[in-house]
Amino acid sequence: MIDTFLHIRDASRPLVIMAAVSHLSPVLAAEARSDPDGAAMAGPAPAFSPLYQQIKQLILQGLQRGEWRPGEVIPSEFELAARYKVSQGTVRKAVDELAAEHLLVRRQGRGTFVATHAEQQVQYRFLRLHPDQGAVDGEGPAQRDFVDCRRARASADVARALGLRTGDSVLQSRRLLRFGGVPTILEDLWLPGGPFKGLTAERLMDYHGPMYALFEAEFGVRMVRADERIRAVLPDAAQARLLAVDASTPLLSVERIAYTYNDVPMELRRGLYRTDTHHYRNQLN
Amino acid sequence: MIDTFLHIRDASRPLVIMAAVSHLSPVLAAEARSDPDGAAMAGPAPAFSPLYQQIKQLILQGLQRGEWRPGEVIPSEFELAARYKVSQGTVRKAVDELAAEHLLVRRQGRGTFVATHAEQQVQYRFLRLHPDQGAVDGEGPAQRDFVDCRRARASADVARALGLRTGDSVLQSRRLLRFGGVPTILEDLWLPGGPFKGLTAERLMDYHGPMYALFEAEFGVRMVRADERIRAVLPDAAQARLLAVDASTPLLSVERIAYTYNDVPMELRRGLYRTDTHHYRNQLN
DNA sequence: TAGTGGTCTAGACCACATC
DNA sequence: ATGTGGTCTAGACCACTAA
Repeated sequence: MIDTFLHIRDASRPLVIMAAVSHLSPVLAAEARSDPDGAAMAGPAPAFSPLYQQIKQLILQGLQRGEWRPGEVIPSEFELAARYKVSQGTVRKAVDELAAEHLLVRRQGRGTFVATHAEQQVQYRFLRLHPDQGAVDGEGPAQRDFVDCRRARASADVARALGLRTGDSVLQSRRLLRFGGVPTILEDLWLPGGPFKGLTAERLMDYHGPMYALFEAEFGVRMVRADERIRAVLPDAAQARLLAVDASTPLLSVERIAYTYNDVPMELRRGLYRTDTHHYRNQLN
Repeated sequence: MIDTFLHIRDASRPLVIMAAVSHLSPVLAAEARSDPDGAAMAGPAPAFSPLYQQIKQLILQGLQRGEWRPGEVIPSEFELAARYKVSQGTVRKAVDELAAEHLLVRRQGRGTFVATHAEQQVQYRFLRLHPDQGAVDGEGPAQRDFVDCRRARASADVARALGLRTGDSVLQSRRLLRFGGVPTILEDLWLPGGPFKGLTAERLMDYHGPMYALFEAEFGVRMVRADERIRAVLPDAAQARLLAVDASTPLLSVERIAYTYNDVPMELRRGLYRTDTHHYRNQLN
């Protein structure tokens, strides 16, 4: 009968009121203000946001700061609730959204983990090309050959895509992917020199395994989402030769910009896909 | 001080226990069993599911039965909670998921509505083709010309895509979309004859406005999601002429199967997109 | 003013994983 | 045995909408 009195209004009321007030004047403003470059700078700013959204931002900042690295557990919901002075249910809602965006992964009984590209079953996170027949998912490992890989200066369009200035240092490479021995994807890739300082052409060519896993482990760069623009094109002579197709064979041109936290572009890819034996699959909702 | 005692354990305990038990033996089994063709037939069946998932299925059945039509309000969360004998919070979670899948739309202060293709700002729900330059979203209305429209018999591949048998009746049409006068999309379309009984070629050609809105209003068929397979191809002579391009111009081939509730295919489209002035845009998460 | 969805809290119990 | 996330309930208050 005693724990009944944990429910008395006199005890719980103050918290409720505080939460209600914070709806208009965030109680977390102090901690939130430690954000160096406010992402909310653009526009007149909402000036307020639900508590759970503020918590979400705080967790996001922890991820950006590297407080919890990819693959690690983050504190339990109760710990986070205590840290941010909110209820566990509010933390839950914040974590729910981050999990829906694939930034966190919940595992019942174990905890909540920072999403990672390593230690994952899927080799190519953003690749939407599927074989027309055969295996439901994938078709065994691809064979990967680097055609070219070097440091270079960003051209105007590459610089614009990566948010750099023309002439800034970039790492540039071209590689060919074979599925079952058949050359299927020819891909040009550009990485900004700054965030990937220290990454050499040799390191990239010697590395085997998911490229995004390398980026996470060595440079703390996690790709969060990507935009693709798709066209039908004809290959030039070099492209046709590498893909072993006729110059009159239509190919899928896929330009991808991958972003890390806060919509910062971190990678530009221009792929040419053969679609005689494969197709690009997309789900619309 | 009196309402404090609304919290006493003796009063709330029975309900909590019932909810816990229902986790393993659904209290809603009776009503749920009215489902004629169980969608859970495939596999050994989970045999149980969280309460809110059961509620979600019941609401889904209401949508399929047409108990609430597209554009209408569904009962408030409290009404649904009373009907299904669960708390409002549980109904909320069920509705949350249905809203995330775009089957329902919540509007604060007004209610929860059945999603609809009509009365919407977006003309083409599933179209991912964007102009390279110009307007951020769209470029004014498209001009639509029917090249062909008639009843026909399903070929083997069309039948397979629509879950029919070869030779079954289908409505088949070909139309051309122009943006700013420039022919850009050539689209072949097949609809199953059964669900669209009574739909004539004339009716379809005379109708102006979103096609999916017509399907909802006249046939109660709501498209819920779609799968697309994309390739790069060359047009045949007829296609090239209609799109006013050379026969050596690579084009995007987009095959779309659109589904209604319960993953039942309801439409097959084969589109040819010009990508010299437009591109197919995709967001990856 | 009444009713709706939106947010926040609090606590109970379950399923699962680990020790 | 302990701790984690998952489910469910209950109630308070806010923001918005319409009558």
